[in-house]
Amino acid sequence: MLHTIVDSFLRDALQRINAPADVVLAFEYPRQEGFGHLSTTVAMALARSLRQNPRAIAQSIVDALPPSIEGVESVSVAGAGFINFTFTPSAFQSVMRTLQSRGDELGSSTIGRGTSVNVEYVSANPTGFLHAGHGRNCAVGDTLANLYRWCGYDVTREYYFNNAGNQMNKLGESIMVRLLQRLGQGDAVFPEDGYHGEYISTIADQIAQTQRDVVDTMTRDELHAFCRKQGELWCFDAIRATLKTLGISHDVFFNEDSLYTDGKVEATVAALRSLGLVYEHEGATWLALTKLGQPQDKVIIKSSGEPTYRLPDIAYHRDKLERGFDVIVDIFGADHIATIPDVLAGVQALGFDTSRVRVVIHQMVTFLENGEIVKFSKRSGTSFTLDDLIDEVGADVVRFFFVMRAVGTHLEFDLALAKEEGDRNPVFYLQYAHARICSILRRAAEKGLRPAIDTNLDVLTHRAEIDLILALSRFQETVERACGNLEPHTLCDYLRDLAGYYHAFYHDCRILGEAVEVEQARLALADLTRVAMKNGLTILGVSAPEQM
RNA sequence: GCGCCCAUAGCUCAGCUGGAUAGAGCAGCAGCCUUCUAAGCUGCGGGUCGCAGGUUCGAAUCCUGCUGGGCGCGCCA
Repeated sequence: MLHTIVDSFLRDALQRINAPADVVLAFEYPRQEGFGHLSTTVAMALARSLRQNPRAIAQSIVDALPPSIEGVESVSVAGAGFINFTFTPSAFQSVMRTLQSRGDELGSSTIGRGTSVNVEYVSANPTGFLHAGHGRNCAVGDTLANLYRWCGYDVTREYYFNNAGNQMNKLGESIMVRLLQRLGQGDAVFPEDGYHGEYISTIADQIAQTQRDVVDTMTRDELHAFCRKQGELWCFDAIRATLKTLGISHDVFFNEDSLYTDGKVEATVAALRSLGLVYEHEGATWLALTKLGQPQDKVIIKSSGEPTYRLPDIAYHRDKLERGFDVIVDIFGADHIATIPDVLAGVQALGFDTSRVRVVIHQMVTFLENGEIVKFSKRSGTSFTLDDLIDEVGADVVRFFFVMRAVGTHLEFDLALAKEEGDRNPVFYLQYAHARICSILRRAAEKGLRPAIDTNLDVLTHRAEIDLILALSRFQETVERACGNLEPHTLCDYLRDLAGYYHAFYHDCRILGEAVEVEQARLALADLTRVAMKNGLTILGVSAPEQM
């Protein structure tokens, strides 16, 4: 945004000093005070190819610039060869004018226009409740999907599940045994590694109460299938309800089973076989991954005839690519890390460009309650569900805490901090900034004042005003970068900074009761900040309260 | 044994794809409300960027090797 003021002048200057045409004109925002508002490292980047001292190059670039550029207060060479620009207040005022013209779309981008993307996340099988640890996948996936949408991509949110596997059979069996016990037919033995949660009995009770007569006519096999189906429906209802609380809803629920009924699994095996990548060994069917540069071959169809997860996963990715998505994003926990290379190798062997597939692997989560690690496990009675977590800390905090750290690092979720409704909690810091702005706007409205986009901005010259406008000007590029790099946490950091600049502005620059021009201009700036905060929080799936 | 991830202030973490004196928040200390929300602002202290080499004008960032922690390595998903 700011760089557009000097961009073309710099390019001309580079041409004048005979710099290679392909040099990247990179900008950065100096953190340190005294280094201006914007700087470029292009002189350092040229040092090698020009075989010159970077400082000397920087000076010759500066010398090749026009003596004065509109909006630029000063240009200087500093450090190892930085070229630093300081802009005039009027440059910031015109930046603000541009930002205002974006209206409610502030922060959105068109870089993804015409590109379709499929984001697959959550994807837990319907065998029970989502547990607290699932929260990271939910929040990261949904925030990324939001980021893609804000960048103009055509986004499909997809949930991949399997209602026909081993685990589902155990779920059905667990429910069936509980049901038979209810009905006084207690001869059935509860499966060794069955599901022990209370919900199993709940589902069984429900069946006993409402479907008793149907159940009585069934064979054991029929009953098992019936219980499995009832369990699936019940669990999916529970999962959907949890997701809804977090503001998450998927466009497509893709059933792995459909890959079999549509013949897509078989077709995938055939295609791999025709490439000479499939062979039989000890009754099983193997995929020759070593021919694809992988460390070892893997079984894709067990000697029992059942495929392993690898095969449908390859068929699934092939299907997604064939559905025409330009970009496929998979959100996985670190425990799935080993499967990805196999799937990608298989898909690539089938002739697809795997650079279209982008995999986000997030590390595991540890929950801390006053310094102690909270243990939870899925099948024992001590399970800590995502619903429990939401009940304890609220949906906003859940969404924010799960995305506020880089996905590649282990996440420590401090429950005590999350529960605090005070200044230690980063979520409230952001929401408070938004609520504070809304409060001023309400007061202004009582006086008949409204933020206007055509108001005179000349009076905005205070340091705190300039800093705030500069921060606002970085909103869109922050969204683009968070999306492009698949790093949603950078948006959290940005909003923290933005809120900080607003609070400083609020502290230093009184709005209501000042001279009319000042009042109007500052009100417009506050309102612009409100839109940015609101949009940023919306992308994160966090509410932006107007009052706190 | 092998693969991937991580290691930065007392604690939790950023660090914009290699740049300036490595930054926030929290915790600690000291200030700021007769005026728009003090859930806020300002200031201070706090560092061998795990260790050892290498690459170059320049490394927390890239390469190699260690150390320590996490997740995986199945005819489970």
